Amino acid sequence: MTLSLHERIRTDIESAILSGKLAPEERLPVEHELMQVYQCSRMTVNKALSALAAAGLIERRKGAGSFVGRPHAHSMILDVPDLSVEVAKRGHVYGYQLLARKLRVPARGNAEEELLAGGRRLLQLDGLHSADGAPMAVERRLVSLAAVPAIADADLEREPPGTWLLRHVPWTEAETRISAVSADAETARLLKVAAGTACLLVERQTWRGSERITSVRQYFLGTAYHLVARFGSSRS
Amino acid sequence: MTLSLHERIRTDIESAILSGKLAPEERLPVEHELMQVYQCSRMTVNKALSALAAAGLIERRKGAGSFVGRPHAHSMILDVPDLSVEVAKRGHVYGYQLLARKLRVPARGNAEEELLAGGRRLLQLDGLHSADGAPMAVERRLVSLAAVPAIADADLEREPPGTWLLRHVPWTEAETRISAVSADAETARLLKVAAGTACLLVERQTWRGSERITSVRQYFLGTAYHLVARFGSSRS
DNA sequence: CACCTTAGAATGTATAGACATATAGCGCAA
DNA sequence: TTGCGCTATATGTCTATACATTCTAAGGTG
Repeated sequence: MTLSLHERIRTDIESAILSGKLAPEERLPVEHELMQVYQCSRMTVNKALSALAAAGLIERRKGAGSFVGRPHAHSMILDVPDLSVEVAKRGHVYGYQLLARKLRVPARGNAEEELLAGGRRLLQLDGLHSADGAPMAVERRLVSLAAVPAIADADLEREPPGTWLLRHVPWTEAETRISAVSADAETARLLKVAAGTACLLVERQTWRGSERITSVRQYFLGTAYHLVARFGSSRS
Repeated sequence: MTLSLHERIRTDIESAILSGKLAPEERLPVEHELMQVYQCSRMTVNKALSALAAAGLIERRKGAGSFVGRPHAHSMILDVPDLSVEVAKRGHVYGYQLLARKLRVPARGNAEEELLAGGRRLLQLDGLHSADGAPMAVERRLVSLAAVPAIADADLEREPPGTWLLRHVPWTEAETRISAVSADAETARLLKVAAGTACLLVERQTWRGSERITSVRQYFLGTAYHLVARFGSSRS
């Protein structure tokens, strides 16, 4: 595979940074020097450096120069698969069961719920994900009726609300917190395991612009589920 | 904030996709049409579309056109901070203690260890990360001496091997598995918690090209640590 | 010596054109 | 009708240039 020139410049600098030959905060050669080195036009050098900046590897300051980024705060790509797809891919039969559906006002003093509600009501949806009939994850979701009025009429008995939302509601931003907790009595009962069993807790909030759409807490059986994140060129 | 022209083109198309106005697999206007619409040169349009392609929002095929990407195979950006930096940022004092250092051959029949060793020996490094003296994570790391001979002479008593590796060894690819487990007796003892306490298990493997460099298993106290992943424009 | 002005340096954005290369569809021939 | 080759199309890469914007440092002034 012959790399194009701007790709070659990009990877040269990239490996110099990753190998430590270029230390964090260190200044890179300026564009005109790289033009000399690679015998090319400034736009080509610029394309390579802009790509590195977009990837967060370097920081460019107008008038000042280009600098290697802060300590390798290497960010990776986290795949967040749709549960039903993921389960099917492993050859199991996916199931979803809606446990509770409540239309309610935000809890008093719960700032997060009040922000999500935006002065109106919330739809609370509790459900259970399973693979081949075995419980796999408990999910507690809150949806803002202010942002998604249509969900009040949606049929959520068979389709998980996450899938319904993905298909019907555009969103622009999301944040996921991943941690580990011991299952409380209620969660353990639903997952049919002993209380205190380790669960992977995934908490996600979703926005469209500055408007909050939904927040969800998912408790995964630690032994049945894991997340994978990648860095690098090997893309599936 | 006045956007530059290529940024405006980029965000226009981005929001058309996110809002569903442009459906997945749908074909985008070709570059010459966008030149007409925005009254600009092809390079400007190209810059906008290339950025969208790099972000995975669209797919471009030479000779065929540009197409909206597959259904959001929702990938998010996972921040993988250096532990010492993360702890310091929260105002605690970070500590690292090397518990064991063994030079050994890969376990017979353990394919992963044999791949990592590459016919030579492995360096096993067990350590404990702490914040303000309180145990926070146990780490078991294997380093390939074939890939990183220099680590045999490194002083790893005070500096975590992860930090040392980041500073001295170039790597190009990494994969992280995140799951939840109950602490076994040994891990619980080191973390000074009851056996069975929920821990966040982070397993990471690192490559340079096709050569394996290191693999590590970190058991984090569930209550003391979490990971955050983001999708969207809000960049820190 | 402290402060301000200014010139140069470096990146940001954009243009117009050129050639390369992969794709898809059309028309022709078997 | 089927299959093949050609061509128009669309993106990929690169050049050379121009002007805008922002930062740094040098030098002059009080």
